[in-house]
Amino acid sequence: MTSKKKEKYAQILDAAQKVIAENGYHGSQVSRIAKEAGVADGTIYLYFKNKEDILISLFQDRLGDLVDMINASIRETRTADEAIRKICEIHFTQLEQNVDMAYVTQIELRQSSLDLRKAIGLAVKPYIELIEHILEKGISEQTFRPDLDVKLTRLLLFGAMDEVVTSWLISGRKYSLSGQVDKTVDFFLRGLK
Amino acid sequence: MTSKKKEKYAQILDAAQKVIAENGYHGSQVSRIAKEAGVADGTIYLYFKNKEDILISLFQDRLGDLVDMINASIRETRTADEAIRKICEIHFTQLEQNVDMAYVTQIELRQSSLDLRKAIGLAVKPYIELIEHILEKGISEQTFRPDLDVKLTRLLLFGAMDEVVTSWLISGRKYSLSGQVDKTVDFFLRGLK
Amino acid sequence: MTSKKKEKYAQILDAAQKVIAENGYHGSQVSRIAKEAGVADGTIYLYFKNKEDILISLFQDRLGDLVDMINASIRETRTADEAIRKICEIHFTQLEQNVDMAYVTQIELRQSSLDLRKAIGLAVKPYIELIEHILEKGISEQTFRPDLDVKLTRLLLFGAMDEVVTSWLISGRKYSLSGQVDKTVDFFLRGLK
Amino acid sequence: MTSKKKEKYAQILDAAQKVIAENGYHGSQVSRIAKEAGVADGTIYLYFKNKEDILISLFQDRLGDLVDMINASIRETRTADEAIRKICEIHFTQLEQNVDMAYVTQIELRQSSLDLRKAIGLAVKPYIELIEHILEKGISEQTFRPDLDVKLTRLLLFGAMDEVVTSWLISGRKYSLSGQVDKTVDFFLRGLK
DNA sequence: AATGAATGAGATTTCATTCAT
DNA sequence: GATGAATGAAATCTCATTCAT
Repeated sequence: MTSKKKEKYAQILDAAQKVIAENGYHGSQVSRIAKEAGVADGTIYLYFKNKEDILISLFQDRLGDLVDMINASIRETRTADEAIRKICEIHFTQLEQNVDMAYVTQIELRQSSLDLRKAIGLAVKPYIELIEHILEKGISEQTFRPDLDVKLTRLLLFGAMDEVVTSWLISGRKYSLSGQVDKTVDFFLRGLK
Repeated sequence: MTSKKKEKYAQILDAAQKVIAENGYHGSQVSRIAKEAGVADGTIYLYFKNKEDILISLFQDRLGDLVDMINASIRETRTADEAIRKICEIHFTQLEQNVDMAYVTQIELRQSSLDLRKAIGLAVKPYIELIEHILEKGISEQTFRPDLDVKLTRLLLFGAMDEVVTSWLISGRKYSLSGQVDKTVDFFLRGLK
Repeated sequence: MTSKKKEKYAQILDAAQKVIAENGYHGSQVSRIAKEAGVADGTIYLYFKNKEDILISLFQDRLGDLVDMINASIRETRTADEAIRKICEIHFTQLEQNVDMAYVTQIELRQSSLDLRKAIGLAVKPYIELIEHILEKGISEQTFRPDLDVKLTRLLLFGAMDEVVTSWLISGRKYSLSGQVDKTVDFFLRGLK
Repeated sequence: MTSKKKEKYAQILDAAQKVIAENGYHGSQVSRIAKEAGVADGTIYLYFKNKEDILISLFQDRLGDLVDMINASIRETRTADEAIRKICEIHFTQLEQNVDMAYVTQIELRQSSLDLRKAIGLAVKPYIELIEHILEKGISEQTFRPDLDVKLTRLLLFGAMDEVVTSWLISGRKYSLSGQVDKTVDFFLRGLK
């Protein structure tokens, strides 16, 4: 992709996120996204295979950014404890700072067809594996219990954080999401040791 | 509702669960549910307000059974530790024994419209509150940490268990779900203390 | 099909023929046909699988009527000569008397997708075989040449008649189609002897 | 048109024939033809007014070649009988030797819009008139019946040959098309005398 | 109470054609 | 002369719900 192409690609994804955040998943027609992006309906199909492809790409792109950010941040940590804290901190902080993105990825995109949800599941995998990696590190460093089942525990951590974010959104964001980091991490670390 | 009414009501819910389990959320037309239930399309609307009402009722009914079962079981426990274990045990065991129900409530019904998801959220609330109740009991009995944030922690527990079940289903149920109880409860109890 | 069903079925086919005759193949949207038939768009799909199914059914129905009529008429003939004459006579007369039908089956329906044209080809087969049957009869009665290739000749007859009808329609029906019967049959019978 | 222009013009027509033969009428987008011809989409419009113009030109070009060939060949014949034979012989032989062209002109191009079919009708006219010319010659030479209706008969001959070719293609070319010449001409000549 | 035939709104996607470069 | 990215109109079909019987 040339830089010009990339620009329009990103432009359409941004438009999709905005439209979905404003109108909900079922109120987000391709024509609406096209209008918001300032392109013709047909142009969408020069950049995406179909509507589903827009949504998958949107999820992958946003989650990819999150994972990149976490990865970068983790490199600067020394201990697995710190890494776990970083993960939760960035997870909660980023979604708190990007409410549109949070709303779209946590709520709207989940009410999609099974195929789309499977694709979303695949996009989540690298994140889950990132958590697993930290768990293994913690075990080998003897920070975490040696009897931890990393495959199970990664799900416990991800599921717990995911539910907290969703609940925060549904409640109407009446409290600080990043304010939950300490207590959440505290719970996690106790469970890991 | 007369007993005869109740019967047909349950009959339609059972049909809905079967049809959704077999054909997925989007392949589950009202007419198909009617056919499976052995009634005419129009009859459905004598028992339910609309399609959404069937699905909400289905979710409420199934989850209600689960909560009832947990409540009954908890009454026989002495400590909060035991209660937490019972919750996870029944949660995992019941869904493992009712794959259709698990599949429908964990996977299919979640790809529904926002309104429906909100209603489902409401149906989950009693369960979440049940967990909260146990947590409070544990704190007052000085089994759990006094600094626990029960509102947050109930989400952590529910989200973690929920993710484990979903992941087990998506993976193709290649391992025992009830086999995860010990490790999951272990993780929880450490976090709670 | 009950009689009531049959009625609406025929009603839709009649509407389809009228709409196609008036607006051409590409101007004949399902919604237009539904409107002309006085039913809702969706009702069409209670009687036909899809749009193509309407068109195939229309062709089959009309051609079926023609073949039925010819079959009935042939039973009253003694010789193969007479039968050939009857075929041509009914073919030309019927299409002359039902210009809408002629226009739709000769011109409009032929500009359809390959699948539809294949289905139309199948519908024509009984007619072609009817001609073949007469040819065989003529040969066995020693009215026609014994060296006739019936598989080839049936095509020659059908193709010739078909072209005459199409040409008559495209010319704007400036002359009598039934007026071509004698000369056409004359040509055929000489070729057959 | 300069020679260079002519070249690209022919190049696009060849590409069109190939693409239609391979993908069918409805699978033949302008962009596909452009790609096959090795030019940009826009370039097509420097040589043809629109898509229809390509198809009409294609049909005219191919049929023109056939008529030219027949005309040249007829000049070498003495009698109208011989000429009729030549017409049928070249018609069948050429299409048998150029299956792509046969397929495109007999099957694919006929499922086109009415305007296109009318233009195709015009392209066929010189061929029909060529047949008419031979018929008149035969009558004036007293080889053919003086009571022949040449306007009608030319249609009978063309329609008959056309149907034979189409049927041969649809049947999957399981027999020799040129092998039908003798029997076809035999039928024609008897009818003409 | 039960039926089931009829309704009708609503959105994705394709592709011929244009025009700035 | 050549390019190819962008345009935007247009139609099938599904399915929740109703209501006359």
